[in-house]
Amino acid sequence: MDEKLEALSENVENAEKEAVSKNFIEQIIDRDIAEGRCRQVVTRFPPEPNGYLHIGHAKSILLNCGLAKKYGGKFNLRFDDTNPTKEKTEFVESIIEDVKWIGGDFEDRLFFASNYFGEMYEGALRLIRKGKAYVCDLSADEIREYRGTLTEPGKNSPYRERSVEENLDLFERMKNGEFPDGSKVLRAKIDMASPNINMRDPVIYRVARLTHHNTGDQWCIYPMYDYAHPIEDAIEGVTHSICTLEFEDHRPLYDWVVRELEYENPPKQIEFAKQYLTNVVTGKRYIKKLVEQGVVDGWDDPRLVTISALRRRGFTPESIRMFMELCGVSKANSSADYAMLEYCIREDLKLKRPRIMAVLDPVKLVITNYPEGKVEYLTAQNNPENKEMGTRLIPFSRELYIEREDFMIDPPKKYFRLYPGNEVRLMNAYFVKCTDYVTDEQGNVTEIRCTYDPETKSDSGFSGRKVKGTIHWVSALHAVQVTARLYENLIDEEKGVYNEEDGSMNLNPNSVTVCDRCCVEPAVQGAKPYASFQFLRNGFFCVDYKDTTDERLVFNRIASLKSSYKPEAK
RNA sequence: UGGGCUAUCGCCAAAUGGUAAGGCACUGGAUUCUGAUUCCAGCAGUUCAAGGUUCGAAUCCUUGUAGCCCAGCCA
Repeated sequence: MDEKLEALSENVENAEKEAVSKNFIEQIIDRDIAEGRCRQVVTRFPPEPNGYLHIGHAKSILLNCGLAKKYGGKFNLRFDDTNPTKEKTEFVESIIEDVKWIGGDFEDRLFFASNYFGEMYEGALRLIRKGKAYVCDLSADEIREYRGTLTEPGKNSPYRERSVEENLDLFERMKNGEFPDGSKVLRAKIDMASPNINMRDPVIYRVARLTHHNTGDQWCIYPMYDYAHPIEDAIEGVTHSICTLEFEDHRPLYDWVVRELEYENPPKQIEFAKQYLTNVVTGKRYIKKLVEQGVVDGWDDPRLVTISALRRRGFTPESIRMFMELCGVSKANSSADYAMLEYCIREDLKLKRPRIMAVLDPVKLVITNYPEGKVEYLTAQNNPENKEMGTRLIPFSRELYIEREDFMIDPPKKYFRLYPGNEVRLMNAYFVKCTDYVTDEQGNVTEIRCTYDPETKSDSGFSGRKVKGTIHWVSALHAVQVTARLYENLIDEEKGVYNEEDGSMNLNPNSVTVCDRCCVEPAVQGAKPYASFQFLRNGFFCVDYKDTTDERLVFNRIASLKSSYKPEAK
């Protein structure tokens, strides 16, 4: 009794601790709420539509969305599309799809920074009138020279002291297209001697005649990120603008813009460390190279960690959310083991997916004392750990396929599977004892012969003797032929992702193994793209949407099952 | 060599001056019709280092060390 009470109070304590253990961003928000700086939390995910989202973006989406949910606030999806050179509508579509899939619920709040160009232009005018911005005629090269270096201060631009009137006139003419691309910029007038290079009169508007995916040819001047972003946040009433660590140095400029433009309830920028995964390629340039070289079959190749690739491989949004939850949020650069992600997907699929038998590398097994031509339908649980998933019937007959690995002529110690003279259980069926085997001229096993014991039928209550091994099988006559691909890391884990000498990638030449003779029990028939299963003893597999045809199912292995079996020397 | 940031187990990560949570990985062992799952046990004599303050330091101070980011009219 005392023990129980103790355990109970311990549980309560733990629950409390868990509730108290908040990440550093939640602690900041708590303080902002307690001190009255914030009424309702508003966050946003602000991608530039210039590529596909990957697992790192998933962290940001889930963090922002999760925070809004936790505090009863709002979460926006906003495209940060202020630089038309790199942006495409194609990407806005794929990003929306990925954000929704991963569970980033922005409801009806889909925004575009480009819709705020007018307000940004007005803001620039205000800055000019306040004497806080000026038009500069220096070339890009000259601006760089004037900027100074990390250790030396910069010099003032000769155009820095232009009058408000002249600046107003020039800026309007920039907008009207009177000056060629790159000939003039608008700069914030801050401090050319600042130790923070971002504060050395940063460029806030450039002239560029580009067709924008959203605004077309309406504008020929475009605002820069540092100027635009705080305005976007302020317009949307974002309270906590969460970004990655490399923007820490930009925060003073973010605050400067918000202050000079006199926004009430100014948004606050908070930086966190990116989510890295060990030995995984996330760089756009590198993925592009892999696609171009044909190493992978697209941005959604199952070995990649773009969101579309994870989806194709068979990861679920739940598993990715669990992974992010497990990783936590901090300001320390770190890199999570892929094993953690695998743990999450196994955990998620364990009780949710049917467990069926599939033989990846088949070898024939003949039951010599089983009548020829007889077919028996055996009952199996679809998921023994989740009875609600019901049962199915599996055909059993004289000729079966079993896994080549599950038979050895001359096995080492502690090999529990089939070998001459040994008896094992055929899962969901009978005990079977190896009596003989046939090999070809090269010595490869082509057929295994066994006898079965009808008394040992599964669920018959037989307890006469025990057997060490249980193996899976498929009736030869009824087998569905499919293709299964087994993946290893794309990267050679010994060497790490990048080759330091030439910047190339250290690829693992065996990152994919194709089993094209894979035999599965009839239950797979009719499986649709993205459907997934546990193939007993082999792992979780998902129907590939790209390569599956009406004639043939193609499966990708999502993750293997853990195994403590180590083949040992005799 | 200017500025900003970070450092707690193999990998993540808590701890907010009160005596190092948790998860992944790993290692035993039990149960098992999946060598899976589940269960149980183990896994930081000390928090980058060295000094100091304190009854008490991962937390405060001092001095170092290491790593990451910044010199786009990219985001």
